[in-house]
Amino acid sequence: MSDRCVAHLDMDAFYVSVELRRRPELRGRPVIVAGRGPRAVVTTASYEARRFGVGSAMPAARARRLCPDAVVLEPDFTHYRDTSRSVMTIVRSHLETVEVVGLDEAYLELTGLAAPYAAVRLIAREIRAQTGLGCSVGIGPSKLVAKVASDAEKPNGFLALTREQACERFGSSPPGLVPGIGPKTAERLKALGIGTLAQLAAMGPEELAARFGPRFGIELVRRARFEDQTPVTEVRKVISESREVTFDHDITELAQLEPVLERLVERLCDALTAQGRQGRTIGIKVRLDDFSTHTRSRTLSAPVASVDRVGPIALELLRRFNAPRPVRLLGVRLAGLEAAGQTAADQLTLAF
DNA sequence: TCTGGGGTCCTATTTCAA
DNA sequence: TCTGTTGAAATAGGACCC
Repeated sequence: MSDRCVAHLDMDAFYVSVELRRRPELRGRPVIVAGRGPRAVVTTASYEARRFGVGSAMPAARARRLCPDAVVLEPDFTHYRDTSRSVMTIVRSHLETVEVVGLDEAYLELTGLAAPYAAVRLIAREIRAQTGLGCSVGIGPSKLVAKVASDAEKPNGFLALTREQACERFGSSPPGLVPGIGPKTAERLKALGIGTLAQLAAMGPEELAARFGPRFGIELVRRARFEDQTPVTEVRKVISESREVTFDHDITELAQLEPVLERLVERLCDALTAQGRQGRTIGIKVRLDDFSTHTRSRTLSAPVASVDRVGPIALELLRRFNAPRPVRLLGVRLAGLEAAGQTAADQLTLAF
């Protein structure tokens, strides 16, 4: 346990890099992968585009303003998923325990390997040779150190750090550098006069527990000290699935919302049925024009996945919510998922 | 300048039965 | 029988991540 060694492998500008394989003439130019509509956001920007200040999750309209010469490509997630599978297959062919996160990242358990660095270099080389895609690697005694290390020198980075080296190297960085500390938490910390990881690491857990709650307060200080014991876990089982849309223009009429919800229910139920899965909790999500988000849900005694069962309940939840303002996003969700034909009670029974 | 889509986890409050 | 306590589930909201 004391010689834990973990790598974080992070594909460089993944979606853009995948696109450049089939559009090599665009290499060297600023390229942005973003949706089409007026409310689209940037999913990935090439490093050339990032020099103009373009970044992920930025409204596409703003990205175009910052970088008018950028080539904007529509995302092709089916292709990205296929490519991701090829990459992860290569990784898995070398290692026992791989935790895939999203399409472009993975944690690699290296504990016990005789030459862990060489192993990861080999994997990175093989990914490049077989797919033409570059990646960055961070190595450390925990997922946390590995993750921050992989981010530090991309693209094409390779950085191994001990916990102490991570503390030293990132001590003057803002707390938001660490995963789990987002904009809201960073803002609250700043209001307390905490602007660096070193400052946060020096705090007594009790002081922060008073502000952030006992669990999160302690967790914040631990992360700032790069203390992390979470295991690399092979499988993350899916516990919910959803479909949602943001409208190009807000919708005020319930009569216009209902058919959209029916379509979303169809898409969700089709996918779930194809996977042979069902869920007990049906939920809707409504985002209003003031960006407030509201959810309503109902849990049934037995799991369902058919349009006939899910549709009417989703519609009823929507009607009862009775949106008080124009709606910008509508979604439907099924949670408490399990394989069809196997109820929770069955699983319990089978266990004994 | 307004803020996607698909997820996970945490927290507070409500509800209901033992 | 009435009342109070406790705990698990359900519900809603929010932060965060890729």
